[in-house]
Amino acid sequence: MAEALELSTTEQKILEAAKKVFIQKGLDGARLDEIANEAGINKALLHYYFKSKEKLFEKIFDEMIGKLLPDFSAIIESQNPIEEKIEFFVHKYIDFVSENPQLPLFMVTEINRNPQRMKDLLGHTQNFIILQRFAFQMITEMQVGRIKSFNPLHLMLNIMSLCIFPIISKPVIQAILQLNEADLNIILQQRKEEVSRFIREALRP
Amino acid sequence: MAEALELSTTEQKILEAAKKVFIQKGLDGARLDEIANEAGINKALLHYYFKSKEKLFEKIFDEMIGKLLPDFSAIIESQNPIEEKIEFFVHKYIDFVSENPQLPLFMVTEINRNPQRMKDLLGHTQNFIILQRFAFQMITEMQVGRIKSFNPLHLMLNIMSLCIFPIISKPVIQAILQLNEADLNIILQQRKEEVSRFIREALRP
DNA sequence: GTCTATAATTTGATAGAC
DNA sequence: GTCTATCAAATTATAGAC
Repeated sequence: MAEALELSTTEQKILEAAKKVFIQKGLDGARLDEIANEAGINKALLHYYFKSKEKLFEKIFDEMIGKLLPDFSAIIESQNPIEEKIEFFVHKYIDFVSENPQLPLFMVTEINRNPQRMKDLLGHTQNFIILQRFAFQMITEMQVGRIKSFNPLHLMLNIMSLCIFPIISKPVIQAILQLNEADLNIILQQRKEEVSRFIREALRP
Repeated sequence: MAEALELSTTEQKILEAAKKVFIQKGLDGARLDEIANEAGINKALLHYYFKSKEKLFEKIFDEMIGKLLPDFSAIIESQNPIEEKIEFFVHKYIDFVSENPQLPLFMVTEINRNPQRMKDLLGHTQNFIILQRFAFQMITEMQVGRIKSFNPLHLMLNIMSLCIFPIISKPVIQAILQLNEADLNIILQQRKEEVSRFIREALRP
């Protein structure tokens, strides 16, 4: 309980270092030496706290997976019209991925490389139910004609795509457009408004 | 010249095997043993044809980068209205990434891990110019009021995002929605129409 | 708990026969 | 060109002192 507040135990330092290195280099690319240095300790201690590289990775992976899945619950409970809910979500989610730009690509890559790892975690949780409730809200608003009708699943995929993909492909965009990182970040911040408006226009009846 | 037609030279077999393994496991995760087995030869031959793992990887990487960048030239030359051009592009590009579902994630991951690799290839090529011409066409159509005004850069990012991201995150979607691969593929094929319509609705004046 | 030293294993690369 | 055998380097994992 109190553990969560003690931020500089050796275990915490290792976890932070491992998070940094794994997210940046992936499971295969990460080196235990680098993690140990980053944590200011030595390799042997990694094995003392976590049995193996694989075990340490799983710890990080499990911790991260919860953070990436958007928290729809807040917007679902509110009584605002669906366009406002979506706009709120877009702002919140783009802010989140902008602050953790490497996280989506890390998760998608590692899940792709080992899908089983995720199935164990997500199977039969409440995520599916929350998504269904959000979809149901959309359908209701479509039926009363407040927004244009779309397949709710695809609409949700569209929203997530618009928020996440440009962050994932930052280095590609940067190379093609030949921009420095600061300028590119400004453009990606503009997306909060641009994406909101794009979706709003698509949904207008 | 005739080389391109000889499909089962050892060199070709190696390249195909390397392509398969690198795209699936990345530079760090790929093993020369696996590539050699896949090609039906042995490790030593890999070094005979390509000096090192790195060199072999670069060969694959350079070959793939060209394929992923969309060929805008065809649509740019045509005289159709912009909505039709975009719709044509969406269909073509979703078809392409559906047939090569692992390619976008591979490229984005590797570029992220080593941005320099791409800069050398893309710097000062014609990609930038073609993109500018496409943007210019959009602006023209916006000015005459045929489509709603958007920032052309963001509009292009939106289109690419909608086409690519759901393919990239297939395993994630599959886990959350608990679908088998066949059903998910059907959904992803539907996107050709769904995405086209979504963009069309957003752009309607 | 933390370290140094070292073992064990993996894996990219090379030597040399055919 | 292709193979077997082997090396050398990198990297994960462990033993044992403090």
